[in-house]
Amino acid sequence: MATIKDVAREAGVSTATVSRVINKSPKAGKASIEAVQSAMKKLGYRPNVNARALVNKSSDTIGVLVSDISDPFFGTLIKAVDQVAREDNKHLLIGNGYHNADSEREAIELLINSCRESLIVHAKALSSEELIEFAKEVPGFVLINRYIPEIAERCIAFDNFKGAYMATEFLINHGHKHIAYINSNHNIDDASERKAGYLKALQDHNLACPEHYTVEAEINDEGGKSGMIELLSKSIPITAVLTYNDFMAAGVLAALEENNIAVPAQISLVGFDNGLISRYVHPKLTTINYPIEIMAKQATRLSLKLAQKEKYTPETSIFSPTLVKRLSVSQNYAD
Amino acid sequence: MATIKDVAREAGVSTATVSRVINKSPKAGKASIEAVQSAMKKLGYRPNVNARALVNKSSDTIGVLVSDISDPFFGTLIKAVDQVAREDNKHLLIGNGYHNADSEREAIELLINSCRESLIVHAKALSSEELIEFAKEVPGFVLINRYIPEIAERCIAFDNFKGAYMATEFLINHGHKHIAYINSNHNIDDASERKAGYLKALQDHNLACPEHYTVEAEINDEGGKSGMIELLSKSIPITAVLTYNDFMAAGVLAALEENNIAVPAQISLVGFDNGLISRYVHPKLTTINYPIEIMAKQATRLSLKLAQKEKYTPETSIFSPTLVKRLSVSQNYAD
DNA sequence: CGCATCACTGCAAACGATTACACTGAAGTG
DNA sequence: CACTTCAGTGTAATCGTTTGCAGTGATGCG
Repeated sequence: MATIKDVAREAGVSTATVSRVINKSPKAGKASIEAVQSAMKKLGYRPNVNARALVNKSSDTIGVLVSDISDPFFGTLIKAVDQVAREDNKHLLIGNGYHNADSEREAIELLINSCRESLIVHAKALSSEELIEFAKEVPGFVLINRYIPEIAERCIAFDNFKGAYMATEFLINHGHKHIAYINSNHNIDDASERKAGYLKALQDHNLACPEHYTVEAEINDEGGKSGMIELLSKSIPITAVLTYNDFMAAGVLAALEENNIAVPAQISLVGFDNGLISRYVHPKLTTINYPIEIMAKQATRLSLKLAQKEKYTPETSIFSPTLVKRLSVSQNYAD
Repeated sequence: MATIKDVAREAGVSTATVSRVINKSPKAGKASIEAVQSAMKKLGYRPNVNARALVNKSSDTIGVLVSDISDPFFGTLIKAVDQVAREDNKHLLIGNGYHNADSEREAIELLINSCRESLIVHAKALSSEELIEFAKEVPGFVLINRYIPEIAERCIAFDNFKGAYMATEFLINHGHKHIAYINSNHNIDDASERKAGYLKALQDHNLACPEHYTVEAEINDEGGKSGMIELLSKSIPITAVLTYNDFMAAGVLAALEENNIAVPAQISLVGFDNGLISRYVHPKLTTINYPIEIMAKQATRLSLKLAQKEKYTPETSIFSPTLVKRLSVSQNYAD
């Protein structure tokens, strides 16, 4: 592999001049520029990023931690980060948290080692304390989809409470009085916030909210299916169901179809996230939009600014849900 | 940021000893190990990856180029790469090709600069010549989902022809005689290979294959929808449709539903890829499985081996399709 | 002509690690 | 006791860049 020295020798100049040509320094003379450029081409020279990063004390990567890259939710997140990052000529180092604290910690450690400046972190399993420690260490550490008061200025989060509240209220406004909620069985903030939103909506509308109307399950379609089956088994007179996310809603649809219960005619359903599949299930799913794309872009800009020690307070740091009306909810005339 | 020198000073040893402790060299004495470790902890020391990579002439990253990370197909690919990579304590640098040659080239250049050893590349737009050049330059350059004879040993590919052939034959065996194909409008090998497989199956079963039974469209649900509408408009007596991928099949389903044409009762449908959404559409989609996960793992192992200049010929380099039978195909008794 | 200015250029010291080599003192051996 | 051996250590060179500083020779100006 050709180094800068080889290029210098080939072009008959010093390494300093080569470096100046590479970095388009105005101090480079015209003749040298040409000599160096043809030498570079001839030798197929590529600057060594490590050497460069070593002296510049900055790499051109930005780290992203997600829970599971194969989930299109995170795919969308990463793509959005990439779009902002490429404006700064940075590229992405990816870590996978696999939904557990040890993997999250390990991945963050690795990412910090490699890119000390910018880090976009989606961590649900790790404790706030640990995350605060990391944030102290890395200037461009930004948390996405999580709010920790102590490092509020580093958080880009989503109003889960409001989302669940909106979804539930939407069902109530359609005449539903017996609304079940299939929650995530992960012990994370999102789950408790969404459940709180659901309960508050019921309460604000003077509806009963028995504890057994809420069940917990895995956050995938299997979980949704088993959650729905659990609800059906309990013989609860529900006319509507809210799920923790769209995948679970898809599972609910499968369970209902197997039991010949029509959606939305007999049971209405609202998902959460407005993920890729919500448009493809049948009937198309009414759901809560999670503006992950703009959130991720915001988080990236914030991280980039923080990394340069610039003060930068984004306009919004807590994003709001919106309702996406599709075909899985209908008016309830039952009682 | 603490450096190895700071640690050395704190621990009262030389940098060489610190380095030996970090790298678990057997030459490190017990007393120094302890002193160094507590010094590292005290200072919050993190080795500088760039300095390390510079002297070791190897980074701990492996580059992956995909077309679009937000597509779960690529999400699955990346996750599989990650799973193999983490066994080698490597992590992933991601590039986005955005389905066009310039972006692909740019992304590959960037990735090569950052990780000269291992690269898993999914490039559809770039010419074979360019890819061959890149392959010459980077020992661990592996192409996935593409076969170029000149660098066959660096390719992990899929038998598209066979996939389309199988799908078409499956429909023929179900009594279908008028089968349309909605192809990708991208001018890439996959599209022509799949079309060839489709045509060959028709021919082998002595069925007519009029040119207007094939239409081309964008490779998303919108494309599928417009392709299906185009077919319907032509008043062709089709009883079955094959699409280039599952997203397009979803679009076909939407078009058919809007026109009150039942699937599979009136028209049977086969997708391609066995992607995430194929299980969620209604009816569940019969499709061709693309074993991207094992392929990606294979590609990663190959790349890792090649990077170490080891000779390594994977057992399989052309992977085969399998048929996934779900509910979108039925027997045709029409004629 | 003498001198300042100027556009370029090269030398050499960083950056933060790894590691060959030389060295130390203690233990083992005859 | 004199010697080898050996575990453990430190010195210093190295990796491939960038960049402050000190030139250099050409040009402009009075």
